[in-house]
Amino acid sequence: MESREKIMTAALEVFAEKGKHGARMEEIAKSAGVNKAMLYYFFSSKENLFKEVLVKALHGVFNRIRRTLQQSGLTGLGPAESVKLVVEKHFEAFVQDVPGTKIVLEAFVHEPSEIKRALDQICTETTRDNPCQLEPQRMTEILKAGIVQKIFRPIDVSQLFVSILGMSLIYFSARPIAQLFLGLNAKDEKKFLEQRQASITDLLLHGILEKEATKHA
Amino acid sequence: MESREKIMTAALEVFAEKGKHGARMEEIAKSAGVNKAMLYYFFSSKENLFKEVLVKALHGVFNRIRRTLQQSGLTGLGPAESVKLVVEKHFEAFVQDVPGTKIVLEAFVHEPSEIKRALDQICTETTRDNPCQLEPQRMTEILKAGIVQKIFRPIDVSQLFVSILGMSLIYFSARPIAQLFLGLNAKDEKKFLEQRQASITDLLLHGILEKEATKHA
DNA sequence: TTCCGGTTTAACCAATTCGTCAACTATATC
DNA sequence: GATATAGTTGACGAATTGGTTAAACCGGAA
Repeated sequence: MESREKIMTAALEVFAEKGKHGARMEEIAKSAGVNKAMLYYFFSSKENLFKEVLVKALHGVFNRIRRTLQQSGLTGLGPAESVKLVVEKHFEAFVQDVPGTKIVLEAFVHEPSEIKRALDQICTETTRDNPCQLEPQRMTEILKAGIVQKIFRPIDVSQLFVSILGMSLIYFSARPIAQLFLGLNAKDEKKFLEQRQASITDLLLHGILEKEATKHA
Repeated sequence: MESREKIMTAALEVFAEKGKHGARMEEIAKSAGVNKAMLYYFFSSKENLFKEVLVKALHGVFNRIRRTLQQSGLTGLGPAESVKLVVEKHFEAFVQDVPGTKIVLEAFVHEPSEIKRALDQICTETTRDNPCQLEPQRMTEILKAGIVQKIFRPIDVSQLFVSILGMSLIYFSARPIAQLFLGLNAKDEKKFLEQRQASITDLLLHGILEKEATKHA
């Protein structure tokens, strides 16, 4: 692997664990197996390195969500099945890059302006086959459609979106402490993740489906 | 107000905004309107100051939850009403100290061992009229009871607890960026909070109640 | 008044840590 | 083989910042 990449992945890990300010350039260098000066050779400053890592992480999630959704196509699915699929894919996209998601989450709190910039950048880079479908939109569209069709109860879709995000992202905040209290191994964790995902979609669907509607698949 | 208190509240604010490592002792001092040396006079080190702030914040939430719940008593309420009340009170307890909640959340991620220590401490200090009712327990008890009574569907209560926490806490992670994008004023924010709370309990109750059960109040 | 403990401050110290640089290596190109 | 370019390094510079200290302040007790 190229040095630049090695640095990026090491930085991702260290920033995720220690936070932007808690991370030490020296530690990133050591963890990447390169000299500290290399970080400055490629990224010129800590600030810059962090921004690149953050942008890459954000890009990553959005791309994974988009790819995975368009390859498992929503066409033909009813609102309930669509929502289930979309929510699951979101969650999976987060899980596929745990440190990346953590960094994004932290940036939400401490670096909102960076997030905004990165989001704008992602929108700008948008090509014609991806007309800036900033994923939130897609999910709320589906929810609204379901409501119009009387399959979902009339709910506040914005708030619901926040709830879905919350249920999904809490895993990343609570992970270290859960690890400490429960000491999960890799297998336990995989099982926990499956339960988490199932629990989210279960609560969600039962929570939004009209009572007389057909049960979901 | 005493200097010590002034420092604590200033530290709470600064730690919440900048994070443990992003915070500067000088800034805390200035914000508290005291000389930097005072911080060391009272707290001896940054590490220590942070720990005290963290422990106080944790104590705060737990106390608020406990107090508010025992004064609005659960006796006589059915499972549905109980859950609603308990969840609402949790949320309110979080909202009543936004910076405190943020610090706790950050500590969950970056300082799990501190959280554990603080939690143990809280349990130890427990008196006889508060037999270490670490709030999670209480909520899961109610949920289990509801399931036994066939009022709630048979769901994974641990996962559900995590979901409730997630839906409630996401507000604190997303707040800065929402602020940036939407620019909410105090009134907007109050309204948003009410909607948030309503949305949580709405999804939750519809999500866990057995279909044939009586609707909640 | 004097003394004394707790409080407060400005100036200072020391360590951490971000960042730089000049020199060295490796690889490719002519 | 000479030369240029990209990558790499250890040692160093310098700023930030956590932490210290000695002296001053101040209210109350003797």
